Amino acid sequence: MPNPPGAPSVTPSPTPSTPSTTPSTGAGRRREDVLDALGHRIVAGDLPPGTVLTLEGVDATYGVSRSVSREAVQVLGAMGLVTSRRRVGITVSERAAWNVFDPRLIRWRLDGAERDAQLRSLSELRAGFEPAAAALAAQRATAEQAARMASAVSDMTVHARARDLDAYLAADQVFHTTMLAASGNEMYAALADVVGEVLAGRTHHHLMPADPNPDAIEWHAEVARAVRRGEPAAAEDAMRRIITEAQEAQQTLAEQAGPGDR
Amino acid sequence: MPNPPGAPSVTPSPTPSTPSTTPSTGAGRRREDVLDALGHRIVAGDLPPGTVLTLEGVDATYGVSRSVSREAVQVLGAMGLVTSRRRVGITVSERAAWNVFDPRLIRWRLDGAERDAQLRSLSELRAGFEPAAAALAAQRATAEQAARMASAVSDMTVHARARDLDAYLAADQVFHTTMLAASGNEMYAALADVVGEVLAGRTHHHLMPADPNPDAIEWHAEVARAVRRGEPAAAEDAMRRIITEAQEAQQTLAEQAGPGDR
DNA sequence: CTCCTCGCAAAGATCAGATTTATTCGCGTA
DNA sequence: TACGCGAATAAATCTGATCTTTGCGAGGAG
Repeated sequence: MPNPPGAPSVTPSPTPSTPSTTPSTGAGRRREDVLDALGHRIVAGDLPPGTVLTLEGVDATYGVSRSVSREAVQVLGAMGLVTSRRRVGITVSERAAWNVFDPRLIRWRLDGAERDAQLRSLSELRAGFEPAAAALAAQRATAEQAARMASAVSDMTVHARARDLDAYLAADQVFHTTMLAASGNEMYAALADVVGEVLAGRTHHHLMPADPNPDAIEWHAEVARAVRRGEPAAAEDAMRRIITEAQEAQQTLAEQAGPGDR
Repeated sequence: MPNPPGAPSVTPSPTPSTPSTTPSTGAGRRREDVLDALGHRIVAGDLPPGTVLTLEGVDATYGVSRSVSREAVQVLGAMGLVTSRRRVGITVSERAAWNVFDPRLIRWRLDGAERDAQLRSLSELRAGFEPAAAALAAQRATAEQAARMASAVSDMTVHARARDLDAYLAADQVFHTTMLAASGNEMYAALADVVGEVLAGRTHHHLMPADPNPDAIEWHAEVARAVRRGEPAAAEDAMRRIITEAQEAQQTLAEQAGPGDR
């Protein structure tokens, strides 16, 4: 009986629950909206691990059909944020099960209260792998990549002199992104966004001196030179110095700003 | 030719491509099946970047309903493997857009022809971050974690003496997994599976001497000691030696096995 | 002949309802 | 107390319809 005889399908309420919260979206973005909303809530701890939802609850909450909530939950499942079982519902997973390298998850955490903790994690991660990536880049960079790195250093010098921190940041990001791409390892290359976030976070949190340390710029230049000449050890050393300097400068400024800064 | 025009939905073959791999499951795994199948095909290059599919084609190919294929495509999209646009269809993305840290993607690549390349990538990655993780572990490991690492080293010694490579591998994995967890950084911890795969790949590819190098074991012990005593520099150095040794042993054995080994 | 606008159609996005299937939980029986 | 058995529940799947974009071509203006 796929055809209900007497019921003429009145289409009760076309816009039931989206009176004010959907002003600008308006387009076919429902799934993305639900996904973002659920992701943010889980990451923020609003839905702590162990919380159980039901699909019915989700689509009631967000006023969407089951297809939409289902697909959103599906993606959350793929990121390890939830698991769903029959007769139980959708359970928020322990943090250990999360795919912490998923760019979307990283963005959610950077958006929320976890921002500082996430930046610390990313920063530590970067400290670990970037020297190694520099060494690889020195062995594998193309001439174009080496040139682009040198050019980025040049930009950094100019913008530092002008005290234009935003432009400096942009050049810095180009430098690191190019270096990671030049490493020839797709996985290092994929971490470019991570490094970009760390650099951006440092600048926007004012954990960066108004006058960028000339030594730091010189070390960037050293990395670029080492990459061009194909000297892995030199590139790795200089990159390590860059990171050490960044950590120390950051710590100094954090202490100056206030010990109880949180 | 993903578009057979004249063939409507006749429900062609109930066992299209997974006749043997789903013997016990047999239930509620259609989406996972389609996802795996598509993922493998994309990763294997059977569906190269730029290929355009349609949802209709997908569910016709795998004999499932739109919901299922839709959700599978959704997850693929979340991993960056495909993008879908109206009026166009589902386009396989360039490799640069892939989330190469997604465990599922890593598994697909390890399953296919990319296995060696993927192992090389992972190996380089590991070489980069594991010394840094060891240094962090030396600062943050709990007594239990340090003890577990020491215990794993002890197991490694025993199994090496017995020339039981599988048991040796298991102990090795416990050692590294514990160390990464002890680093206190969730992102390093999340890479435990990656390291596990690298170690397993080395063993199963016979890139590991039948008699594990006693020096390597001693360096593991050194890491464990340094972690227990809280000596980051010592832990980092020893870990770096472990990795260097592994790379050299691997290269030596690969050359012995055959220079043209691919 | 070129360029721009408008409309059609293709394909995903969303919705709504039904059906299937696997679990869990409670209850009755041995 | 233990062991099944059945009912209820919630996800998984299927189905068919409708909505919304958007690529592309037809047709008109310059």
